[in-house]
Amino acid sequence: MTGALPIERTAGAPSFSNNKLSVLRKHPYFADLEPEAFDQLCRYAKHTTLKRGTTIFSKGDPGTSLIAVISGTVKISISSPDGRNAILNLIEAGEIFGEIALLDGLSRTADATANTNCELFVIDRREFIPFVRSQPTLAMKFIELLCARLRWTSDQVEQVILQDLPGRLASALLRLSDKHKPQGRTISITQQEISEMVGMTRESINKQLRAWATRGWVRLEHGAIVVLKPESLQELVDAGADDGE
Amino acid sequence: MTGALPIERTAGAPSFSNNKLSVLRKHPYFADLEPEAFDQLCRYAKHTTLKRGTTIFSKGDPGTSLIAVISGTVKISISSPDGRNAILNLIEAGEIFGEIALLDGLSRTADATANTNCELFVIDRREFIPFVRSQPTLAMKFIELLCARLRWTSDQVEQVILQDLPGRLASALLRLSDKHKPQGRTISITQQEISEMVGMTRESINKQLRAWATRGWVRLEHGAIVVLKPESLQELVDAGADDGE
DNA sequence: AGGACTATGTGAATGGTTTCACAGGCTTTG
DNA sequence: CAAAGCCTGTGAAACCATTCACATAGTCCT
Repeated sequence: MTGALPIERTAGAPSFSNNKLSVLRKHPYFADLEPEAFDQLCRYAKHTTLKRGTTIFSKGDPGTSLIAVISGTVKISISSPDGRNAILNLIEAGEIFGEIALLDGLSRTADATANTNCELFVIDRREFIPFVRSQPTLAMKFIELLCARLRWTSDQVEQVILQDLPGRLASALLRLSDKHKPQGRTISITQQEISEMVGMTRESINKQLRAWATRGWVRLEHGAIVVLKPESLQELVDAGADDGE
Repeated sequence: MTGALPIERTAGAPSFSNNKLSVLRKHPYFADLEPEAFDQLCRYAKHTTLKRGTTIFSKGDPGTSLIAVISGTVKISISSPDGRNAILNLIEAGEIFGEIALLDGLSRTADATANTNCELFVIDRREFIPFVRSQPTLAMKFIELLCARLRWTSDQVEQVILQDLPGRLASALLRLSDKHKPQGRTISITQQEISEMVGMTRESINKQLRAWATRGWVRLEHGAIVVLKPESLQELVDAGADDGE
């Protein structure tokens, strides 16, 4: 894996005042950025489209770009030599990723793959860093972004180390349903994916979910989970061990 | 816990051109900061001394300060309702911590306690944020700091989710001995502390360490561990499950 | 030097998760 | 509209780490 992003379609920089960018513009990270700064940022962007399953970059690659998701979702994951793998985050439309390697110039910390077909904007490091330096507002935005990531990741460590299966699963569901608030309580994710996010097997996850389903805490659909009683799950997380029986 | 830092001794701002600051000055984060900026930064600092075990702040507290360690070490940890607790990081002399809550203005993500007697500098948020905004170089430094933290934390997630006990322990030892390079391969840490860093029980850790000790990979001392064959430990991490037998 | 405290060492029983081995149910695709 | 492929569901056996219950060994304090 050499890490070059497989670009299928690339459009020259200048004019992207089209509606594609509105997805980005609306997102908290860019919403209160001055219009000129935002336009300038877009000038560095290259547009590309990928099919589900495509590798965007791999752990260890030199990281020279920041990537924004216009549509679809991107999976950030890592894998061990013996085949197990773990999902660190799912990036949705309007969010950006790859900022760590972009900002510190070191290698990628994880793999990124297209989890669905998706459209991306790719921003190159060389042009970007001086730009950030010159825009204190943007720098502060990135500081906020990094803080948010750090909070997310610390949370993950906390859950994985301190909680047992039910606790981990519950807090994962809560974090995910928080992120998807607009879509109600339906989380579009497979049990396989959730299991890789919390670091347990699909079978164990399935059994726990099923137990909660019979209690009416969640409803299981094909490729999705609906959280019906977030309060109950929250209690379980707060209470520590014990599956809520 | 209300989160006010228990200040035993406070010195007015102006003149701290004494040798205490040289510890900070030498550290990578501040080494190539312009002298004027560094001096100005020190003007916001309050000096305090704490005894081992003192709580510096608790998870959930409003975070209004950045703290630099002049001497001693500080433990960053979290704990679950049922008493288990996990160590996220150990901050040594010359390093800073508490930057997340300082920079994003939200609450503390973890507890901080003095792991030994220690001397600290405390920098208040209100005065600090405008200062960062005005100093692009400093802002970039913080971006680098946050990136480094994120790499450390992601690494932790990776190890905890993907590796079994031997693997986790091995990579924890390697990370720690990296940090302590100057002191040779001796890591000053108790088995209790290590167990809380990798999220397993002290007993399990002890048994694994003992097994490695008889194989000559490590030497166990009172309150310390000497890594004798880092290569063997590294192999074990790379190879995935299997305790190296 | 003695007592208190913290750190280390170890075995047996328990228990939560994984592993393995299938069976159905949806969905997508040629 | 099959067939293939991914998702879900489920039980039994095996395993690894925890728990519990002590015993020993350093260190600090007075």
